Amino acid sequence: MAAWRAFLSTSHLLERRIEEQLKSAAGLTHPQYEILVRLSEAPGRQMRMTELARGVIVSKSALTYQITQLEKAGLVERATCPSDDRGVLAVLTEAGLRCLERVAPGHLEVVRSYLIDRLSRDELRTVTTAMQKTEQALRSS
Amino acid sequence: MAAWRAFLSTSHLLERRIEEQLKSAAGLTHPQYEILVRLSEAPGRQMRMTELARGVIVSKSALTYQITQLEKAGLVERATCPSDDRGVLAVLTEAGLRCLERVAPGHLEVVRSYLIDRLSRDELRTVTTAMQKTEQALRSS
DNA sequence: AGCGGATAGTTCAAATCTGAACAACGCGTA
DNA sequence: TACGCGTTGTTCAGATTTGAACTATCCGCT
Repeated sequence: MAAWRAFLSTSHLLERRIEEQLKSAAGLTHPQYEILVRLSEAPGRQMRMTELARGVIVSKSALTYQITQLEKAGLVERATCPSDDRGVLAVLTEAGLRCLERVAPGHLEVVRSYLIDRLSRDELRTVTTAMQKTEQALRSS
Repeated sequence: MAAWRAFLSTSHLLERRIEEQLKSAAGLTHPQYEILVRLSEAPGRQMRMTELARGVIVSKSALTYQITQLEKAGLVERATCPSDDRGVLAVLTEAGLRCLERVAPGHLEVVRSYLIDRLSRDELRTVTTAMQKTEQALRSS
């Protein structure tokens, strides 16, 4: 249970730090940043809403809301899906890409300085596989 | 970065599971459950608001709100702090304690089945110390 | 005693999240 | 082709969170 306690506290504390850093650096929330990252890595810099929601792990309605916000900010656009008339594609704009490239270094710096750099190579490897295992278990059910 | 990605996903997925389990089992949210746990472990089953907020890692205003909710449910009571007239003590009631004892097993089962039991003894040990290190780093700044 | 800067909790407005309800579309089968 | 069911994304109401502003209190120093 000590593992769980520490895990829980760490995730909440880190979330706070990240939120604070992103907000002050770019006026972005953490979910918004994650959306930009996912889109930037997707082929064509675009993704279906549902797939994106699964990726960042928020409800469909939360994603609808956030995409609308990002659209207002000009970082993302909606496009109709050619293969499925029900579908909506979230597309990263040029401005969105530039925004991400501008913000990413500061964000990664926070993650590294608090999480990554504190751990030895062995610890990091073990933690990674452990987290991947539990993620897998949680996703498949 | 793989570590971070997996860590982030795991924490969000687990959070969802836990929220769902607690809500259906007792109508509690995860923050509310954590509040009950902290109080149950505190001497006199009571804690100052600020200390409690630091423990569960939420803002003071969020704690004020949640304590009010728990008070309505009869699980917690507010008491004036004898040593500091500004202070407020959150006190776990008998009903709160019984509620916690009723809900805890189901909650722990979720945490165990997804997080703890998937890891070897060595992995668990490493993850624990790693999380404790990062928690420490995050708290002291 | 009395001032002045910290601290404790609460209140408030704004933002965000979730689940349920809904409308529109896709797809297999008769 | 038409029915039925699953999927997609949005809308909506309600709950929760946060930070800022505020009130009340404490404490060290003069």
